[in-house]
Amino acid sequence: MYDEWAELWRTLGDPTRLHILSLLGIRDACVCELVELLPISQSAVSQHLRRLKSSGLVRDYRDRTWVFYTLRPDMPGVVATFLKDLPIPPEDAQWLRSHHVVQTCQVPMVDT
Amino acid sequence: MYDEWAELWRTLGDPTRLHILSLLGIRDACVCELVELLPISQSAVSQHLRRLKSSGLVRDYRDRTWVFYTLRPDMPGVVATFLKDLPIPPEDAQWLRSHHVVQTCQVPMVDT
DNA sequence: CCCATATATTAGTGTATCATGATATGGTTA
DNA sequence: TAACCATATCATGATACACTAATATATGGG
Repeated sequence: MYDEWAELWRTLGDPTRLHILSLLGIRDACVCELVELLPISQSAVSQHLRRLKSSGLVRDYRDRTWVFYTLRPDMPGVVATFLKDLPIPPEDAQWLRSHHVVQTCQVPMVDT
Repeated sequence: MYDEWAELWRTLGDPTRLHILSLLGIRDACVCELVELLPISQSAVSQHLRRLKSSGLVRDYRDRTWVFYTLRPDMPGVVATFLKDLPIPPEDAQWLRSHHVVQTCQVPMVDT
């Protein structure tokens, strides 16, 4: 009866995942951008994203070589309410607003 | 920055603790009553209560030989909102409403 | 196909968590 | 104080978690 809620709360119960969710509140981001902003390995970021996805909090879509993650608008209301008030490190917010993927990540070949 | 929230969510991230919180939503209960209602040992119940207490979700007070636990009205609003909608096994709700401690637990000596 | 980049997955390791049983602590009554 | 009950804590084992390093998979362009 409480298992599903418990699993959802445990997904929220990790500082790195909260950090990721707060970043996605600014804008969609691809994995390599999150890796840039978080102090952990790409592998760890990927695993956190898998967990967030399987808990129904984020969705992913592909654009060229990148996989972007985005907050799911249909997440439980109580979680959405919480995320709305979750603080974001100001430098992270600014970084996300001022950078674009192609400036940050290597890209196989972009036409000038 | 996210550590405190993460710890709080991890406290909510256990089915037994959600069960306990839903029970306390009916009325204050002492440890031996919770032990009666939950399928785990008294030791386990006590440890869950300690965690709920240290996360600021419940408070305890003593009445004769019993320690009663109660929901803290000053818990974070988002948690209170969630608990308000948390379902409760009907038989538990009825048990709590129809029983009293002295009917359930052994008591050193009760005057008739 | 071959290579480079982005992402996911696997394996291994240290730590946290949740359960139990045994024991300690504390209050109440005789 | 002694005996009893309620509760808390301790020691331990099984499982879940979060990380890293290494490897696999996918995509896009020569």
